[in-house]
Amino acid sequence: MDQRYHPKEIEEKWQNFWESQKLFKVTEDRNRKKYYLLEMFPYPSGKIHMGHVRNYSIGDVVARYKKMRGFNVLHPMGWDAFGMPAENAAIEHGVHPAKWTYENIANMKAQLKRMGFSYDWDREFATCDVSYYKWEQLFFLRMYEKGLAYKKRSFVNWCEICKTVLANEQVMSDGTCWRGHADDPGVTQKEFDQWFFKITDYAEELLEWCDKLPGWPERVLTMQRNWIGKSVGAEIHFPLENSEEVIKVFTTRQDTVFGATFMSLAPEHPLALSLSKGTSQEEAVRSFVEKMRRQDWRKRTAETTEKEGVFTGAYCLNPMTKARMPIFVANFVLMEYGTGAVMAVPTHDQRDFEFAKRYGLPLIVVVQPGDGKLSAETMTEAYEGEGVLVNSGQFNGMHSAQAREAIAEYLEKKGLGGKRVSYRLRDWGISRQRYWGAPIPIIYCDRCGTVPVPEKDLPVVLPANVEVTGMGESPLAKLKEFVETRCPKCGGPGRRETDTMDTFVESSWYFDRFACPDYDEGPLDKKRVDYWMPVDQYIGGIEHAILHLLYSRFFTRVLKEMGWVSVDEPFTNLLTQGMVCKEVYECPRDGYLFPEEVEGQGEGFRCRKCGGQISVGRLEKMSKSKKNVVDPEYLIEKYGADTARMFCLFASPPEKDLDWSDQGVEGSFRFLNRVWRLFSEQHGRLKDVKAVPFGTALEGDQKLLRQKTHKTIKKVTEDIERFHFNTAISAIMELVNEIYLSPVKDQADELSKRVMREAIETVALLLSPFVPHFAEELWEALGEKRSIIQREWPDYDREAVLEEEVLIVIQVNGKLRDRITIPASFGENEVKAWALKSERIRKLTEGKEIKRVILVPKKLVNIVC
RNA sequence: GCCGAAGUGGCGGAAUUGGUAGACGCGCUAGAUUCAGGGUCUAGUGGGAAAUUGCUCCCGUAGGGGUUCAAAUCCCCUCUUCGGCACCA
Repeated sequence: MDQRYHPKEIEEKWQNFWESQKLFKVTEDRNRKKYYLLEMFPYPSGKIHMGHVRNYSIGDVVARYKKMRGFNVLHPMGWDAFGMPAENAAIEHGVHPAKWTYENIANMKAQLKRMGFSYDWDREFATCDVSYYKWEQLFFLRMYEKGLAYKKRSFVNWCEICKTVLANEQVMSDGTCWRGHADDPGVTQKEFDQWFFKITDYAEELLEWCDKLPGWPERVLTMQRNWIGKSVGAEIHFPLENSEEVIKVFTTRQDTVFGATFMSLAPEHPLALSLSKGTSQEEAVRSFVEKMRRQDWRKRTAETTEKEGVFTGAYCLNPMTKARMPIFVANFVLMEYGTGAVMAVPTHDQRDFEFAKRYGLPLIVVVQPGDGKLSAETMTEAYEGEGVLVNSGQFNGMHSAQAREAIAEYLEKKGLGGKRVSYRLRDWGISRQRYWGAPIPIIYCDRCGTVPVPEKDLPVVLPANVEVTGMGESPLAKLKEFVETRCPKCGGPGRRETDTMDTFVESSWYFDRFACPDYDEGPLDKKRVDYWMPVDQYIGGIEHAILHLLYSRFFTRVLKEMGWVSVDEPFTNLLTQGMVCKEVYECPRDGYLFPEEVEGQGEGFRCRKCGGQISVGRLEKMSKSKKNVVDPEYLIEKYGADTARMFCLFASPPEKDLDWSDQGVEGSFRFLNRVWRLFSEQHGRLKDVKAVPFGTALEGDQKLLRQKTHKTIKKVTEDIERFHFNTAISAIMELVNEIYLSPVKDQADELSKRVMREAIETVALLLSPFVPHFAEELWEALGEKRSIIQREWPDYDREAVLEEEVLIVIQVNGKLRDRITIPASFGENEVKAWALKSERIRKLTEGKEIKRVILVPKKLVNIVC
């Protein structure tokens, strides 16, 4: 063993060893308990970042620990390889997306290997592999058959300069395109034919199962429940005047229906134009609808935007009061929610109130709050609370809640509507007018319409010979040999769908595919998938709390119905790790600065470019644009992968944000060096020594050291189980500190050496999930032949951790007054007697009546007087 | 506005069930390592008062109130920060 710790050499050595021995390769072993540990796979951007290092270090601790505990651990890694950055690289540098992607993968894979993660690399795949996405096309076809994939015209974000659809995330908060054009006119809404997945069919189920995921963080479940947004209410039919037709509305406040004095339609509502047709309002409505359509969506839907609208010229009737209600088109009504039409009750809805005031529409109070009397003439805002119904016919006197039930029942009975549930969740639009994605397997034929590609013709391979410019339509649409095809039904000329699928589709089932990545008779080998699924522990960033995690839950349900998988939920336990943050320096003139561009210290930071004063950097998530990233490559180079892993795990608990600290990294490195020195001093004399066996009777320092050793095993085991890696590491540090101070370290007798051997061996074993290369090297230095990962996790000796003496805290009236050390075997009365005998306590209680003595076994005595 | 999470030394954080607040690390201080620097080892380190030395006391977990023998932990109110949703009918 070298005198000094050289991380680079040993890390390379053990990485090669693990790889050559295939130590992390797993197969289905029905005699062993499986454990599926998964971290969210990365997008191959080219380099790993600290977020990856943290995420995968956390996962690796659990994977290695579970393996040592005897589980058959599946710990795979792959690549979320379709997506826009590849196309941007093509636009900017003229590299083909495929080339760019696969080169990045090779680079990042090498980096991950240098981190020493315990992946079964034989299961690796990239989602842009035809052998992967062809099965996704099969899923699409099966979903199409069941009506779960459908095409619909809808409004989407449109950038006039790029001539392409943008995802919501690609629209900046000021309503412009993310590419940042000069004179950007702003993103508008454009009607488009788009493919959708019918996730709304599963809204209720997805919501219900939120209560059956005890292994998920509550805040993620809350966000999902929020996103699904269930509302219980009623549908009410408002007959149109002089017509058989009705306008259907959804409301959660059917108790206020007697107060509905007008009707509001979304500008996109089909009745908006048709009702006004031929009336004097036709032109006004048309121009209003046009204006709304052109308007920036964000601005239109902001709460602060003033309510405005236009009369359609038509009326409907309140089904309860038969009152004549003018029908308006209003900017604040959303076509996507409910029915796209809202019954307006200005007295009990603030939006309707504002609208009514602006256009002089009537107000009728129908709910009276408990205290004062509301009056339509004097009210200055809507009363949205509950109360007792008035002006509501046979429902007068009922309380709101009661009235909602009664009115819903009444509507049902009269065929005017009834109880309904509405969700905020919308269907998942998966069409992307992009090249670098999985083609949607559909052919359009003038004669047969929309025709799915027959399964035997799959895959629809993404053609390689395209030119990606970023302008105009999807590059696929310009590729004749791709677009032009034969109709599978009639054999006539057909055109291929040129949209590709949203990349979230790939990440919705990759975890299933990891169970059988080589299977080529179908998407999933059920036997293997059933063995491994569900994922026992999933680890990733909170930013996927809704999107990826909700889509995956939806996809799992679909795949279950199709018989591909057997589980209801894909992820039993979820850990959402915090972000990696570092301080940012921002100069008022030169923007964000790299730390090298800042001089001075403390309050006196100055910009090197302009000399301007810089406010002390606040902590923000590491990002290139904020110039506060730390490159893992640099860390590995300077300190080694083990130090990088150690720091990420020690600096804060996994679910909290991690504040970067160069000194903290130094500290972790220092600790490893300290352990190294201990081993290099001890390993020679302890090499052929066997650890003391369980149950050995010891005295004095030997006993104390052994006790600490076993207490540490217990603590570290419990801490890893509950993911408190920072405290697990601190417990190991304590053990190391104790070893340094223990006289046993320098004693030459056989028993001392055996106690020492056990202590030191334990340090290596407990460290192994955290700093695996380092631990392997220590292990080898102790003369062990097998890899440390093949050794079972240590168990603690129940007798060794037993305390013979315990420290009892003595309180008087709840205040700490004395401490005594007494034999642990003392009974309740003995402990109390000793506590009262204490000199200090006697002084304090002198002349007072002792009212009560409370005893907490092995902890404290509280004397009340 | 609604929902959720959090607030503990100079800093990151610990305290698993209400029972010694501040483990461990960083930083800082002192001593040792027969120069300095670095490294290492040892000790100290919440604030304040007291102190002819260790057997002293008070305050202290964002702030205020409460429950309890006992509160960082439970309850109520207020403040701050972060996150999600937000004209959703």
